[in-house]
Amino acid sequence: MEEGACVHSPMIKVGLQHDLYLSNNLLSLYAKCFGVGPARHFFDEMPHKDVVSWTTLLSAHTRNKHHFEALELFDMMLGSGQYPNEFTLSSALRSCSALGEFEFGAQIHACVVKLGLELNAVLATTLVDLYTKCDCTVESHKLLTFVKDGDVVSWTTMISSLVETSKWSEALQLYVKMIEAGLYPNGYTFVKLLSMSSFVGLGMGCGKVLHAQLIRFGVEMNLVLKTAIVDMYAKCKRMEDAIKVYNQTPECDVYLWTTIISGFVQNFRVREAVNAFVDMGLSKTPPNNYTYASLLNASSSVLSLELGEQFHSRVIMAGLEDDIFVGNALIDMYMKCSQTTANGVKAFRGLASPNVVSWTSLIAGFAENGLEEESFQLFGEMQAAGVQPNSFTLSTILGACSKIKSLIQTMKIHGFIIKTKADIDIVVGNALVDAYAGGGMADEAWSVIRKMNHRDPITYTSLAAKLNQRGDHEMALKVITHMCNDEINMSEFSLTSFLSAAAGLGTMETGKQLHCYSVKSGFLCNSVSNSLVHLYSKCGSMQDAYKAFKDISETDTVSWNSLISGLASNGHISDALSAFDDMRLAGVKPDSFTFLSLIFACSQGRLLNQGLDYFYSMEKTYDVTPKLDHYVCLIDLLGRGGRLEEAMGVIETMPFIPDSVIYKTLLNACNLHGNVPLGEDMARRCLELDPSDPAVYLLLASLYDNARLSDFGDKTRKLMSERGLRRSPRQCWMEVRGKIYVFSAREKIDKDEINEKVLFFITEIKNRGYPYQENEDKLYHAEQLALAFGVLSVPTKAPIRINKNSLICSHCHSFIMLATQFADREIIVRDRKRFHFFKDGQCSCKGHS
DNA sequence: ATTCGTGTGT
Repeated sequence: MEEGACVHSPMIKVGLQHDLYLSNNLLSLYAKCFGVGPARHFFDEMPHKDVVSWTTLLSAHTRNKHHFEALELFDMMLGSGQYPNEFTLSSALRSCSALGEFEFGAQIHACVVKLGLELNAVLATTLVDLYTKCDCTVESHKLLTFVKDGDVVSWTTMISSLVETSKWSEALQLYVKMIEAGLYPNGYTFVKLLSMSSFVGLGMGCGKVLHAQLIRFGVEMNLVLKTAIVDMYAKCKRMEDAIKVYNQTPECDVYLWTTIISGFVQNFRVREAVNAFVDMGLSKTPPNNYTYASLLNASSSVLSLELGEQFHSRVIMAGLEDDIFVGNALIDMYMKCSQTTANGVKAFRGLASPNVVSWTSLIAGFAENGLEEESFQLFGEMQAAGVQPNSFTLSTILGACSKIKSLIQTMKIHGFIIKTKADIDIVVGNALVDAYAGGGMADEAWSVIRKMNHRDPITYTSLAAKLNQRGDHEMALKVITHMCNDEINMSEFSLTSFLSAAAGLGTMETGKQLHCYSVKSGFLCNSVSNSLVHLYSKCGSMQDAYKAFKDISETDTVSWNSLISGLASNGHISDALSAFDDMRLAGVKPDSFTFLSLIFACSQGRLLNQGLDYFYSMEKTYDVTPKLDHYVCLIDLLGRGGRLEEAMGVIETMPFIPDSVIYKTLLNACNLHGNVPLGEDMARRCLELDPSDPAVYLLLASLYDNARLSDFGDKTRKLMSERGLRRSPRQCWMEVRGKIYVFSAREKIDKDEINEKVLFFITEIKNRGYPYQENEDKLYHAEQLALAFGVLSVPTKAPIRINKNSLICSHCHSFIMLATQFADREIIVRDRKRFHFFKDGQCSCKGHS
């Protein structure tokens, strides 16, 4: 180094400074050995400068990350009349890229074109990098096709660009092409490729193959590469493999420590993350902003405010509280761990210039704390502050829309998404589908799905789940067909949703097919098994439900709840109650659903005292606070047991505002026990809350009828029709070969009349020459049925199976049910609200309103 | 004589 300085002075003395070649060499030497300052000094003293002189100084600035000065030099150079060459341009572009100076970069790009340097591999590489970093993917990918003979660096940059823009399969294709072109990928190539291997659709396989390939290619291991491999295994939930790689060499820096810590956090091993942090301190590696961000994230993942606050104090001690990454993690932590939004807001206000992540965390915090309207308002404030939402922000806001079913907000955001082309992101598309489906606009959800570039299991699963929530199980099952046509495989989550749809409809056939699929595809996890218990219960087959239950390796609260409620709703009251004892013995904690089933079971089974015991023990013994639903069950229990006044007392003293359901429940009980005054009172209260509920009028009329007050009964019915109210059409449906057939009765029909019609139907069938034999199932057309009964509206022309087991509910004789599937057992038919148990031609459903 | 690409966080 000293040598350079020695050569300098004699050279000026002998007047050789005009020798440009030597001066440029010296300038380069100065820049490399003494830094940009002295080089700049030397440069200023040069009487003659050429493109190499300018470029040497400029590239030195770029190399030393003095990007702003580098661009200033570029300006000065052009001002002095000196044309840049490819070397100058690449350095200037690199500075633009580092500064995010998109405009300036585009101008230099124009320069590149003007000078005819478009096909230069190095320049094209730098431009790809620039455009990718400036989010200008279209330009970047146009350039990808330009270069013919690039080196490893240009190929790697192109691959990086594709990875950065989430074009994973294209990145992998380019990697294969690169090898085919005879170039060997190096550490840089693998670092970038590894960073994408944890993403959806590629899975664990990809990362492991890349790890194998880099060993096979003999790529030299370094700390950066090691970090990338550790990160890959951690993100693929293979923490043990990550640790194995981590232990292969003793080298470790703050990056690797942070990767290890965040790896533990991502794998929900918070204790080990904290231990790693302690080890890091022992190894004298000071944590940086990223490390603290990971640790704060660890705190929020276990919802520990205490841990979060401890790290917050460390952050303050390290002087990192102004850092944007730490600040964002603080917002997230306080929003998730504290009861109010106040601390999160405080953390947000502490940031000098909040970025899109800060705003998104703030908005998500409000939405998660039930303050959706405020989150919409913040979304507006964010844009007013000049921060553009990203896909995280949009999916967060759409999540809030879905939660409170705000269609207006959804449509607003949809407009924004179309305008900004944010719908390219599948996460945004999925959130939009979810919001529309949640708000009841299934058609709009389908339209979004059709317009999406790609769909994944989540797209269809969330749609099916939302359709289920709204009770449209038929449409939910139709999603399966679309999903198959789209060649999207079901996940365990999809299966859970579809099984729940099948359960909702009580379709045994579809349910069984889904059951087969889940076994074959190895998705028989807890949530799927629990759904199976629910499904078979809903289909009335407790044998199958119990079989599914026994197959569950680790029964949880949901499993037991499904079993208990299945037994209870299928009339196996004592089995339901003893299942609860088994649940306690198995050490599984009951929750509010468990008690709902238990009290319901007692109410059905006329086990008044036992039901009361369950109700009063739930809070005392099991620490489960009764909700309004539990009180409704309690009123039903007391009411059916004839303790009407006591039930009324409970309604008046319970800690909830009574709703019309609870009054209706008591009204029904009054009807059973013939208590006219209390029933009238209940009906009055119901109508105050909802004057347009036909069920209330019908219950009241029935109460009058039974009390031999038919005049009042008729008056009530007349009042109902005067108010334009109609009995909601009775519907029932049956399943034939996996298809659902809905029947609805148009009007009230006499029981004897119906029995007559069944006989007539069978006679008709015989008379018309259709084959009919006793005890034999035959297929008939639905319209033949409609013809025979006259009162049925049958929405399908598909064949329906009928035999003499076709039954009519003796209690709710306003509709007809055809149950053939259970002909060999006790017969159970489902309608929209409840089950009807037929035994010897008698229906056991009581008090049908 | 002067140019290009890598890892930790929502």
